[in-house]
Amino acid sequence: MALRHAVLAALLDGELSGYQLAKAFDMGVANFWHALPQQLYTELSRLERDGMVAGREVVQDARPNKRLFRVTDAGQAELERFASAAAKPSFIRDDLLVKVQAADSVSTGPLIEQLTERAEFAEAKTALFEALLLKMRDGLGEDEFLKYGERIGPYLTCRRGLEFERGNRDWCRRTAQVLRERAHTSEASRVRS
Amino acid sequence: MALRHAVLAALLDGELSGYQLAKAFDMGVANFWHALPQQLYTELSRLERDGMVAGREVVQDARPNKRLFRVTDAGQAELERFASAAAKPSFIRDDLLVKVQAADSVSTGPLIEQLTERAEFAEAKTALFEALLLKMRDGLGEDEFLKYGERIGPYLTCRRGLEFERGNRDWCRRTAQVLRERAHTSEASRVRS
DNA sequence: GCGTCATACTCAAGAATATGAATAGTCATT
DNA sequence: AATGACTATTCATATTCTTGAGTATGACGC
Repeated sequence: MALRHAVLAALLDGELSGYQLAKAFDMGVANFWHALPQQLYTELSRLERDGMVAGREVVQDARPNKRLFRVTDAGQAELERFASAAAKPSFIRDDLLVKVQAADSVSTGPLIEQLTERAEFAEAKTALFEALLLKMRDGLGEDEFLKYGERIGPYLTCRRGLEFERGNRDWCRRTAQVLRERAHTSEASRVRS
Repeated sequence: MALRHAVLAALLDGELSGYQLAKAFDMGVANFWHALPQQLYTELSRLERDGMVAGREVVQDARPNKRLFRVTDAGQAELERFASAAAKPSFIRDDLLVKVQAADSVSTGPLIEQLTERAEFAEAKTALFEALLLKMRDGLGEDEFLKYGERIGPYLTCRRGLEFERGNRDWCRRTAQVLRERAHTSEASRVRS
């Protein structure tokens, strides 16, 4: 029962279809909670069954029909309950960190490659988040927006996402650099030191 | 098959029992991969069955006996294979971020409390990681250690952990501050603006 | 007129992860 | 002398997440 609240929180921004929700989750923009489309459709069905979201069919002619969902009062109450309950500690799960942990006993070539790739990915996400923040505050200064804006939840979580991706980018670059330099320095000289 | 590699990577530091491994994972120090003791015991059994780790019984008199595990050649080969394969993108899963996403439509009191608590937790982890880094490089300067040190994997991942927790701490503090300031600014004045 | 991409969604099976409960001895505190 | 905390591990069950496949329509470029 955790994806549930992420979906509810995402739907606060307005009505969304399962498909749109899936895109938002894929971006990682909405909630910094990862989920595949199938999970979201399943969760939306469950939420509707439990009366926490309400869906309405929207007929489209140029595309397949879709169902837009909105949070009901019961859903809102559930969010309130969730927000007041103790939070579980967060955790990262990252293949790349596991690989770097083992860096001393595996070939560093592929590692450097993956770190470089990840750094680029993080850089792209950084740019995306920056643009998103700018768009959300819509001309206002950050301080002003945070004081008087009407919808700051997504803005605040996006700020965390931005810092996280900057951290990722920097760490990946530095780590790749360290591994590259050690590849130059020969094994022999390392042992001698 | 993902916890598997985290366990193998953690065991590179030396022989560990399931219990010790569980503590390392609980700290989040070892791999930045979250797992409960039960999962680790199960995974160790599987790894032993598959010949990737070898366990030996250690008889203790003041305590229950334990089994220490080390990585075998097959385990090492599996790690090598894993490190060369493409990494899945990382993701954070954080209740607190979901709650802040919904900040505009839930009571902010409990949120501020949880953010403050989390900031303190992150601060404590920051201090822990800093001490750990200092201990790992054992007197050497960072650059020197990273060039000539023999075991830099855990050091590099710890650096990421440190930056992550610093980011957490700062974001939690700033976010709590924003919510506190908005609590002062009345709802009425916000709507007027 | 063909392949490919984007929209929009569903179903099933399997792997991974989380939860809850037990066992059992030692040590320190109240 | 009872209570709780730490070491050390196991078993069973439940939930969640991932993987893979499948359906259908229309738009776009070549």
